[in-house]
Amino acid sequence: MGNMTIKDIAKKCGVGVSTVSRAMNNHPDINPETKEKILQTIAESNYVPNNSARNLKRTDAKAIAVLVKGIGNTFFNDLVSGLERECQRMNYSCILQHVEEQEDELDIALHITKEKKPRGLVFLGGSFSHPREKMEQLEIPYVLSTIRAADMEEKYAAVSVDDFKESYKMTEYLINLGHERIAILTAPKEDKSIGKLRLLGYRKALQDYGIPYSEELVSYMNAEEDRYSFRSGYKLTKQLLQDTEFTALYATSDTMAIGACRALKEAGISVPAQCSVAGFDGMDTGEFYIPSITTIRQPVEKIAKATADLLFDMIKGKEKPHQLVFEGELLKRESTVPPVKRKF
Amino acid sequence: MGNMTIKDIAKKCGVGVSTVSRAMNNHPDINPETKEKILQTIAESNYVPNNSARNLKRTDAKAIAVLVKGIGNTFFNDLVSGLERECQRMNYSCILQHVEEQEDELDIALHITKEKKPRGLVFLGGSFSHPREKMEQLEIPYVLSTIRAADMEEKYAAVSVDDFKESYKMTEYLINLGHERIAILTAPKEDKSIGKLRLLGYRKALQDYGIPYSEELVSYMNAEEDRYSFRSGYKLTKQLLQDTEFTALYATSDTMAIGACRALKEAGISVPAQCSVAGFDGMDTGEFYIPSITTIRQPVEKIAKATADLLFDMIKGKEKPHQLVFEGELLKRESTVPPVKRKF
DNA sequence: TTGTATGCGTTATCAA
DNA sequence: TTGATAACGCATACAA
Repeated sequence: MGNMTIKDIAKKCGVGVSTVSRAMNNHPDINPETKEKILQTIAESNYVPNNSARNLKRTDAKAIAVLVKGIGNTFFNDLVSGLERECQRMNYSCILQHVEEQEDELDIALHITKEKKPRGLVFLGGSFSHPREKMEQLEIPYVLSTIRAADMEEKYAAVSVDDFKESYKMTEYLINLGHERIAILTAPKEDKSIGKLRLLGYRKALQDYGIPYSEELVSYMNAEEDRYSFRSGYKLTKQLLQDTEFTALYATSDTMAIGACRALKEAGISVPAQCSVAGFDGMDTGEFYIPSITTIRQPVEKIAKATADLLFDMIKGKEKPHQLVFEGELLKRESTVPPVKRKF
Repeated sequence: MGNMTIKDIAKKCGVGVSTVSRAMNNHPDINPETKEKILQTIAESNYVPNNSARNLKRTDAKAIAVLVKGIGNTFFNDLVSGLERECQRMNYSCILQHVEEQEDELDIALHITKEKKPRGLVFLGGSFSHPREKMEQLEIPYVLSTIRAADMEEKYAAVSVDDFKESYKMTEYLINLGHERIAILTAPKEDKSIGKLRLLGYRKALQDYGIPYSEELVSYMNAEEDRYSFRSGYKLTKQLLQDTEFTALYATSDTMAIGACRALKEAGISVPAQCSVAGFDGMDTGEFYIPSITTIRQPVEKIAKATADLLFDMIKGKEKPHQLVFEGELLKRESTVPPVKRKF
């Protein structure tokens, strides 16, 4: 039987449709026996309630939407998987929507909110610098995951590591290894999000250790291109090598670090012997790479779970928006060693 | 204004709701001027039609569902992105659903079909060996993407490379380099899908070139684990190294190839000097890896687009299910060289 | 070319 | 504890 409806079930059980609805939705005011019988019948009939009808009636959909900006960074894939799993656990649908680099994630969010009526939103990636008034048009709960704007409104819900601190940690580690000329691959100049924070962490560490900050060691991604990708890491390093010298290179993502390694290799520079390379994120690929990539591991599973939990709690009204910060872990691996002293 | 409906627009324009509906849905029987005016008003009011109501009325949702089995293989991510993009182009929603290794993708498909009423389905990954009768319960069009069962029903729609042929190509290439002891990392023994086909291609090539097939060179993935992942490549190679010797290793995915490289490295075997390594898929990560990984490039974008096109055509009734085969490309890269003659 | 009225499958309100 | 019935927002058959 192709298209059973709630009516068919009702008829089959000799009850009214509202009783069937109650049975399905765990309403309290129903006779346990009736309920049992109805659920039984439903199971046997392999009837599945029509989602659209439910959502129409409910005026919202039992779903959350996840907006992902930037696909070159495979880091998000793990997060998305985690979020999707949490949704399944909560019996929510997960609407996935990619946002192109040049698109405005907030516009898309606004649109999807009206169209699909999800109960909540997760923003992944992108630099999040929207005017407050525009953000307020978003009338449903949302969580920024692994995003944190430099000047972020405190009232936004967000889950992430402390990018400034973690980046400081990494830079400090490189400095303590003895590096002084540390190049960095970072987000476009305009970035106000994690890219900026990581750059600031880098600068602060240099400053604290009395190492002059030099613009020529900073390579900014191209705003139009896919950010944090293998290719951008490769290209930025190529450019860098033409202009300057350094004993360590800090790429602000693992994928970029691997791209960087190839550029170094093509320039005849061996990693880590002649140049140390560090990444950020802690992805599998960096663990298996040779040399394995020193990195800051973000606790992806925890972040995914916390993001989902926070969002669901906000949807239930059990929580107000607030910010959760997880500790990153500095993974010292093969790609970083003390510098060979060279003269410049 | 938070919740505009079609009525509000109708009122605003001084027309009936059906006229508004016609304007939105490109119906022919409408005065171009009226239509223009209505669309104008809609744009100004930032009204977005309620999807659930539409879908309810239509009895199906303007959506396709994509079922992805196996998340360790990042190859699928690119495919999913491509599919999602095509959906956006066609103004379809894309429902993404991950399927765990031990779950039955067909059961999930059957369920989602009833619940969300998508107009079509895409299956990614998984070995597809379901009884014909059960498949026939699926009453909407579906396409198997980058899957092909060894004994697949001809009437299934499928888009992929010819895994047998491509695998043959790769093995032949390794043989022509001079390798005779070629280990292979392959799907679990029970697999009846691309894993089996790739293994068969390998066997056939060996046979054609008079090289004896040896079970000890075949390392089967664990059925419970995440397939085609870095980790499985790593583990399988570790095991292999304990049991036997070989001059080339053919991993049936790029991710596994990279995992294998690490296991070889830990065993003190350098790639490619002492052991060649080849992959399959043609992912970015293999291009940037050092040494870059020889592989069979699957034309992901083309496959994604063809999958979507075929599915949409089937939905429109313009096409019957059929199978599309794309040519893979053997990318000869740094990870494979002629063998150093050793004695065994 | 247009408007009115009906129904899609649910959930929620109300009266029984 | 139940059942009839009215929405939910839209698309469409039918009448105008």
